Amino acid sequence: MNGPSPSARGSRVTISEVAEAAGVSKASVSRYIGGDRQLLADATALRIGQAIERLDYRPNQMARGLKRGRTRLIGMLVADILNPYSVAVMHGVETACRQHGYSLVVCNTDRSTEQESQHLAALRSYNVEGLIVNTLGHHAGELQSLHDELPMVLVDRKVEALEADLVGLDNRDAVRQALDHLQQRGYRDLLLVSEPLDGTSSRQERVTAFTGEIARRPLLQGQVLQTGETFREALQHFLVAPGPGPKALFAANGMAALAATRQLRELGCRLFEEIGLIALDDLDWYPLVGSGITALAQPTAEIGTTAFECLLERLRGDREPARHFDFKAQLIIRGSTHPRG
Amino acid sequence: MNGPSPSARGSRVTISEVAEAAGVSKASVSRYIGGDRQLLADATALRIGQAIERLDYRPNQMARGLKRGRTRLIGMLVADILNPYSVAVMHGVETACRQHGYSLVVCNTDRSTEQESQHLAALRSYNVEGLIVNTLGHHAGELQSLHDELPMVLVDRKVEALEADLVGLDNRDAVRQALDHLQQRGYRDLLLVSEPLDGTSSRQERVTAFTGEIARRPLLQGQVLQTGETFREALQHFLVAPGPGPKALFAANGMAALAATRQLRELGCRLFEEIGLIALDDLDWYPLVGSGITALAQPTAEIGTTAFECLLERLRGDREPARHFDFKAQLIIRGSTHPRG
DNA sequence: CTGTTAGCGCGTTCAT
DNA sequence: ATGAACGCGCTAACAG
Repeated sequence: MNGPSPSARGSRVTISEVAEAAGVSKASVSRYIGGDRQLLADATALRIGQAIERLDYRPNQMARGLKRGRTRLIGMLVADILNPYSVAVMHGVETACRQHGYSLVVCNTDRSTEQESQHLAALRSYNVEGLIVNTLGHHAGELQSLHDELPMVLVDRKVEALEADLVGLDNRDAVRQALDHLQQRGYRDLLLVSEPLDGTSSRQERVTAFTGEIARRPLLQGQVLQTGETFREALQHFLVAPGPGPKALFAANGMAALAATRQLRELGCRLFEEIGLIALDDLDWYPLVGSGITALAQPTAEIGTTAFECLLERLRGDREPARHFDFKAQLIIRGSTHPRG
Repeated sequence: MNGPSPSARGSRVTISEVAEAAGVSKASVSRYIGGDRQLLADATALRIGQAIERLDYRPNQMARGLKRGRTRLIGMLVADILNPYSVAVMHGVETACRQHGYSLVVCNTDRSTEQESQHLAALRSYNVEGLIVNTLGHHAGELQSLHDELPMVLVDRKVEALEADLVGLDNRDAVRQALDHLQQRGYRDLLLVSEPLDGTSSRQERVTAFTGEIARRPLLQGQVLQTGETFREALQHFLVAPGPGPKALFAANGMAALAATRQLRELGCRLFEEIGLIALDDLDWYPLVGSGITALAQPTAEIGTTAFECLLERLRGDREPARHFDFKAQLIIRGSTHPRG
């Protein structure tokens, strides 16, 4: 049946045992697993291969990394793993990682500054080869010092004073698409709903683009609201206040869409007859709410893949100045922005 | 020749440099960072501490792991990272990990047998100390051989012929709660909607418990449907067929709830006036759909935490026979099961 | 209390 | 084409 019952608890097969079993030196085995198989005589290569098979030998990545400086490990710092956007991007990253032989260490900071710091220390201690960061980056100092040691790419959020590659959404374009659509559908009185403006660059960019566009469009009137304590009453105020025409909400991301829809329901609105809604991100439940929520989908898988590939190029020696990848959002029309006016 | 200019690209501060800077031997520094600080003279400890601070030294976990056999790394195998349940559990696991100084390597198999195998190999090569598995486990062999080497705990799903700790839901109890509630609310004609029965133990258990309970309750009639190709028309058939009384759907998990609700909408049902719905898992959008979806919430955070702590005990030498942790679901009543009949 | 020595598992010169 | 020897960064055993 099985060969020499391999790997008792704790003791795993090492390169030396393989070498001995194959009657060669460790160096030859090392060459075999390192891809220099062409430098070996066919006969020896064969014997090594068989020995590896028989002993079920698996090279110890830690030891390899120690010597070569390559751990094949990528770290990812996520601000909020319960945010579907983050998970979707992470999914893309993970897939790309695996396809290239890398593994992913995911660290969730839960929006906590302290945890971010703790995780950064851990990632560094594990010699991750590169870092994908989707965080507020309140530890600009630590991040910067880490960026001196290894490649880093930011996802969705810039980090102040950190000159790194960035993969995210073309927020300006997304906001324009949203306003174009709302305007064309006859909405006139708009409310942008955002999560708290805590410095997250993408949130800020969306708000800035929104107010900028509103100022540029005489037909439209717009204001900005943040979710949180006072959100409910501010929203109610918006709903009853007189305005230039039909009202609509613009949720700046999936979490805001959730909060906004919840409040609308609790305030007794019929979704979405009295008020329109368009939301950034496209979550799987959007079609199910009321007449369906119109969305601006982010290409999350592509964002994740791009982030990893960007990192990969840096790992391969690319020293160009920091690049930005701005993906376009895709409008998906549902019932929440039915024609008005 | 040059002073230890800290951390140039690629070269990190090592224990030797610290030792030299502090004027002591590597061993002393090792003792310092290893927690044997009490064995050091106050004076030397102080100097070492200062040198570490000044050079910004971080011990290399890979090297430590290589020597001590402890990597402080936990691996987690997830079947579908886009499933909110998995992410929620993972969140719990990650939190527990961090609190105990471990880091988490997450591997998503995307329900692919091949990827599962690939990831297992990777995890092993990184010397993870333990494994948390939430997969179909079609590679029972590889899993078994890995389990011989390191502790392992299953989450939500059993793996055939694998004697390991299991943390999950009391499916029998959950189904009973659901049927009690539906029955009490006047529903009589029930349809369990499950993702395809591909061997996932929790799915099978819910189905078995359902049919068992139905057989035991003369008032109720029930059948089982799997999502997929034929789901839509089978559902329609159920909706129009004559039955013993008011009809209700029982979604066996969040994904099934999504599929079921979607189809109900597309079939033109008014949610949830003509038909009731109760769903296992409690997703954040349940309150927003129709009159709100009644849920049986799983304590996902607790499940994740328990899984890790279970692993931790094994790591600390616990050799007891495999244990099972069955958590109870919690009923959260919303509009989708308003009183009928 | 502290330094010296000897590896952990592996990759990489050098030789041959 | 292959092997011997050394070292990666660190801990552990044994001196002193």
